[in-house]
Amino acid sequence: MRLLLVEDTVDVADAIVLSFGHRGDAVDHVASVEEAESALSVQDYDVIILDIGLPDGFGTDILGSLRNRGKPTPVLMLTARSDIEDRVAALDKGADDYLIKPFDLRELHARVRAMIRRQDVDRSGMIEFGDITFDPAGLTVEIKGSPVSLTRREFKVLEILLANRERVVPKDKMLERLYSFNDEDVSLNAVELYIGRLRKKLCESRVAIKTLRGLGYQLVDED
Amino acid sequence: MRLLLVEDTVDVADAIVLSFGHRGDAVDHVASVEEAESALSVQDYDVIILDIGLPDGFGTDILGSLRNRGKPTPVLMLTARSDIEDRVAALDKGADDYLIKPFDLRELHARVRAMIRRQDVDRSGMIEFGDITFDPAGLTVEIKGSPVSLTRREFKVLEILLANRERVVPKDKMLERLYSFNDEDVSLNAVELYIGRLRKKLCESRVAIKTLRGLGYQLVDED
DNA sequence: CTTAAACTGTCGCGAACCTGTCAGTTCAGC
DNA sequence: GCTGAACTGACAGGTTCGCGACAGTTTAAG
Repeated sequence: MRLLLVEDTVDVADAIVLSFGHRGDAVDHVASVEEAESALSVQDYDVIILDIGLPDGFGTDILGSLRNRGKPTPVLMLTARSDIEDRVAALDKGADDYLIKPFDLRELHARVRAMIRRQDVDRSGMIEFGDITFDPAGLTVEIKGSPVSLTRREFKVLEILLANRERVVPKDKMLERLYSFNDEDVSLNAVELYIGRLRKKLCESRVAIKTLRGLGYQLVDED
Repeated sequence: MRLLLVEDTVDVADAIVLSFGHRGDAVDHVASVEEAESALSVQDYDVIILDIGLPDGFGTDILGSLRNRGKPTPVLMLTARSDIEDRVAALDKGADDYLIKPFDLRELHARVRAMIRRQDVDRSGMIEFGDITFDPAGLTVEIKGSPVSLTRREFKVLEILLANRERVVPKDKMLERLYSFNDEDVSLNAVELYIGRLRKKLCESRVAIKTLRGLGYQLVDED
């Protein structure tokens, strides 16, 4: 598990880094809003632990910009005992949890675990068509609920067809999408090949790949 | 929203009942484990607020039997400041949150709101998959009930695979989660190595790690 | 503090598999 | 039946994996 710790108190931060490191988690530690923003711009985390009071701003600002960008990453805020207002505001702003300083490390761990658990699998982005279920994030495909194993190219071809379901995809468009411009020299025949291999694997399905001579391929649901 | 309050201290309970009632929520108030069980047997709740210390037992027992019956109802525990052990145990037993007495009512409301918002999947601390039992808190793994000793890295790899069970985890994603960029240059080969070592230790299990060339690894349960 | 044991990660080779070309065959439309 | 397009089996090259051997590091024990 990879987590980002935003905390400017050295000894607290060290203790947290050590304890998670000990468990085998990857901790990136930063001490300011600015550093946090730049870390977040290059890396996705599983959990973010955020101190509210930072030298160059408030942790809640980081939280705000994160949520504005639509990131659902679980966030745990660290806060002083006194400011209840802050804490309530943080929760309503999209924090998933908070902990009052000083806290026990075991408790921090338990809370982080609980957050991870809740987050679980994100099923967004799944495509269903006919009796096919396509999960681009999990790289899996099911026909009538039973899994089908596809290779990388087959998967890509199916993805393109699904993105244009019921519509005709010309062979050359297919090629363009399958291969980045650098490795050009691939013949159109390769597409035919993959269509063929995909058809074999989809034979159990209601969904079929129709050929339209001179035009391209089309994914259809034959009820 | 309908919530169950299990609390034997009269004035605390009254305050909670009043404040939620004021907001238009339906609060059922009971003061013992026994009453709580009977309330839960006839009624489903959106949220349960649970005091740990009750005249005829522990709130955690209610939580346990609830989770055993597979109910995912969000549970917030109320606890005394002193017993950290209890709190950690409660979280690991499947509580979603807790609050230390005495607390501010506004905070209670904020936490309940947060729980409702993130109502989700899978709350019990242990993860079970096929014949594998995985305890992230205790850092232990069992196959068909007998313990297997894993190293830290192996454990981490298994954790990642379990969090994405049935889905394909690309090797580079795996690396990202295993290491933070402080300790940079780890080759992808290391992942293969750990997969190999894990496979050896899982050979007794129904669960297997499938390789999908060019895509990644996938944890599957071969019935 | 020293020593041993276990854990981590690199290297490199052989094996397994994916990919895409070729060439021969089939097929649809005229 | 002709023609171009699409399909398919076989194959070569390249990539990806698995794994044994080995060295550096951490952890535990004496």
